[in-house]
Amino acid sequence: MFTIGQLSEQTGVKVPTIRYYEETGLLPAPDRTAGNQRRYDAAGLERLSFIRHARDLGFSIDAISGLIALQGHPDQSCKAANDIACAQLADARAKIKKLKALEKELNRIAKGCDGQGVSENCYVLASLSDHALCEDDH
Amino acid sequence: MFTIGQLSEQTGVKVPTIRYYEETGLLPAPDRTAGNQRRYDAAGLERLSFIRHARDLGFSIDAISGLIALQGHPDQSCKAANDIACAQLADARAKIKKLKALEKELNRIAKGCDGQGVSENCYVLASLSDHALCEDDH
DNA sequence: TCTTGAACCTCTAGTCACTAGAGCCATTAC
DNA sequence: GTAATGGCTCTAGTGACTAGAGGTTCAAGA
Repeated sequence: MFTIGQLSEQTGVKVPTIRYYEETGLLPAPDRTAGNQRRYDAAGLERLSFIRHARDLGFSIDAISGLIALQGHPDQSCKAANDIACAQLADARAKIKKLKALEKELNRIAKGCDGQGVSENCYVLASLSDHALCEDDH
Repeated sequence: MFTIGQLSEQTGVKVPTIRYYEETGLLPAPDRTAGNQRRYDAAGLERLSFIRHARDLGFSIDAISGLIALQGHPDQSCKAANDIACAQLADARAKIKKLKALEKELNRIAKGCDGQGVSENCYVLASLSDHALCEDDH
């Protein structure tokens, strides 16, 4: 049995966050001691590790709830779980695409970020004032 | 003079968001009609366009406040504005890096996202349960 | 001039995924 | 027994908006 602090240490999820997950129903409420403190077992640890991992991969709490619900239904879970993961992948790709466009734009606007000298004329404020100076749409 | 709706249409910023920007001090409070409705001039339009553009590039409200404060001080503004933009660039690059790692991981976990058939064994839930199956740290 | 309907106003509360703090209680080691 | 550490609940705050209620103003047509 683990205390909430031990669970936190093992999973890397902060203590208030664990309580928050319980409050939202993502993590089942564990047993309590006579003194009302939470005590977790291996199943709790596994569940939290799952959540942690999925959050790291950018899944929303909602999506994780969906995945957890699927774990009890091995018959239909594969396709549904895959759909959720695919949606997540598409989301990540869209974000990368957008960020790359922004990186390009910022790289053009900001000078001297890589240790070179700063240019004489101040381009940053002018660029931000006038969208027409941009190379890409965004 | 523009109504808040016209300003919204011209800049692409939603009406409640414009009011929110005013509330937080990012956008100066404009004149009002006798009936208490906001009326904006060209300066207001320009300021909001600046904000919109900077938000599009991922600048935080705080950073934008900083940039706006600099616009009145052409002497020292260039270096400071550049610093803010460089920080933003570094931030964008860090996000891209992280997202690419996630993309790789998701691509490995999720199968058949690109229209191919779904694999027989359900890998998604297993992968999310067991971090040890991951190729990269994250 | 009157009426209608769209657009405007303020205010409160909700979103997401936590995070911070106050004030109190339980456990554990010495 | 006592002190340190860690746990408990509850409320409120974060950022950048978004939604909704309930009321007012404006501009155009009859």
